[in-house]
Amino acid sequence: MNEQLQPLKKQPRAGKAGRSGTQDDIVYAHIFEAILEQRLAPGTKLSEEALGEIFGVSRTIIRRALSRLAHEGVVLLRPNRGAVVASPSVEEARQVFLARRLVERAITELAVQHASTEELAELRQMVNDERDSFSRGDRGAGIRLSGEFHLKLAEAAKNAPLISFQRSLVSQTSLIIAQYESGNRSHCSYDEHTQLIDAIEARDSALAVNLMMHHMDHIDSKLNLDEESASDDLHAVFSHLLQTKKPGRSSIKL
Amino acid sequence: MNEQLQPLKKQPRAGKAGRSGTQDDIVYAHIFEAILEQRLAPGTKLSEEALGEIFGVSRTIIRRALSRLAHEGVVLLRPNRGAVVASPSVEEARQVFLARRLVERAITELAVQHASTEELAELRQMVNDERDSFSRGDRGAGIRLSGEFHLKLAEAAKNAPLISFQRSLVSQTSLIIAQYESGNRSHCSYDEHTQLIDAIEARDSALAVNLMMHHMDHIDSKLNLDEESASDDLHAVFSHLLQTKKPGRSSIKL
DNA sequence: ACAGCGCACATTGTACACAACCCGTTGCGC
DNA sequence: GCGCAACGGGTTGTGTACAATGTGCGCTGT
Repeated sequence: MNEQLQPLKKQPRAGKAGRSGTQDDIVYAHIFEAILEQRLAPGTKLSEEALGEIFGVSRTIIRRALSRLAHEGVVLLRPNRGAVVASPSVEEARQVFLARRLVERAITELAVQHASTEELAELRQMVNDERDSFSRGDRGAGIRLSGEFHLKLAEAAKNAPLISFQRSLVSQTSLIIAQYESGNRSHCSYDEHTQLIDAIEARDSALAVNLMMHHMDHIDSKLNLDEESASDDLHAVFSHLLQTKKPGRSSIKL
Repeated sequence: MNEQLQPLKKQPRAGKAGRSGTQDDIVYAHIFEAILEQRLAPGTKLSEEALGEIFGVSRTIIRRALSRLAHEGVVLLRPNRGAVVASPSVEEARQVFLARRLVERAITELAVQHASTEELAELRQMVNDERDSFSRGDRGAGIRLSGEFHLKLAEAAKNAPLISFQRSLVSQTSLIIAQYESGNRSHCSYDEHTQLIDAIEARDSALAVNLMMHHMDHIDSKLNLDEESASDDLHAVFSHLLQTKKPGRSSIKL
């Protein structure tokens, strides 16, 4: 019960997600991965002390990592009440998807203009990895890699603010997929990713944007955002029982 | 030299920027304002200890505030070297403006759909404040209020991710304006803001978007982003001397 | 005199200790 | 029996001490 990774002090990279940054980057990346791969369920409490013990660092580091995660929207930071894995509501999911459509359209157009040959090759490699993960049955890694594909695309668009925003949107999208996906197995279909790369390489902006928009359609057609599937938001679960008054504490009509 | 604000412990709001949050919100807001109103020049070093002494809090709080500011792009956090006020390069400025066009278009369309009567009234009030500031000659406050107008518009669009992104973009835009503005006095012309509100209130999406795009044109037509006015980015200043190789350390050709 | 090295100071990074706060429980009073 | 209030455990918020890193100055040797 008291297990702990090796102190990861100067260890160049720990596991897979190791970046070449300082400790909080490592902690950040690990928690991030764990959430996106659904090893941490939405609503799970993220105790600072427990995490600190697990990673062998002090609460200071954990706190910074949680703060970054909160900025990206995958963690909810409740004052004096601790951090929990975010569980986006249906409405929040819709907002994220709306914003993503917007950003993906722009990124696609820019990528058509600016993507280099090396970047296109990297993108193809990522699609391969993604396909491997899914065929290996590693759903979590698949979701993550699919997200990283879209992030790499944003980098090819060569616009720093958009990259940063896209990182946040992709994170939240992955969380939403993990939470709301209906049983359907073909997730972020990698075929569409491949076609998209082809269109970008051919510098066909109209086609690329079209493909991307259809891709977006497919993604949220796979989600059941209409009926809430076992939400842990009590207000949402029992909303049909509540009187729809505006402010104040809502009360059940018996 | 050792002056210090009163400890601002439970003081409901300190000065003008006081939010109803905990201490770091206050510190954050003060530094934020100081930067946007150009009381802190780009490149200025932000020593943690000095700021802590000024605000009467420990470095912990300052550190969090700086972290937030760094996330929004108005502060640059160099590992082990401290924080400085960001000084966006011309290229960075262009990227911010590109992203903003994108976001403002979307926000305008959404605001046309969702803006409530109260919000429109608030927006009009903000334009009034802005006009007052400029007529009073308070350029800094004018820039800030103009930014807050665009932020309020984002809130009327009712999309959380867009609001957050817009906050970051507006901050950086204000910094860019403060840095690159050519002497021209009519800044974010409030007339255009008023017309924009009228169009939104009339629910005329096409007109509103048109006005917003022209507004964006006016903003960066007031900047001289072509000639770098004494940039302190050495790489930019000496770029014509550098060999344009991709990776590795660039070296001068003598 | 100038280049190179090394030390000392200043500043940031991290850990830890104490204080404040929230929540669940227990006990009392009605 | 029920509601309310005080208490206690546990978790987070903040301040501070120490360690690590970067920077600048002075020293020395050529």
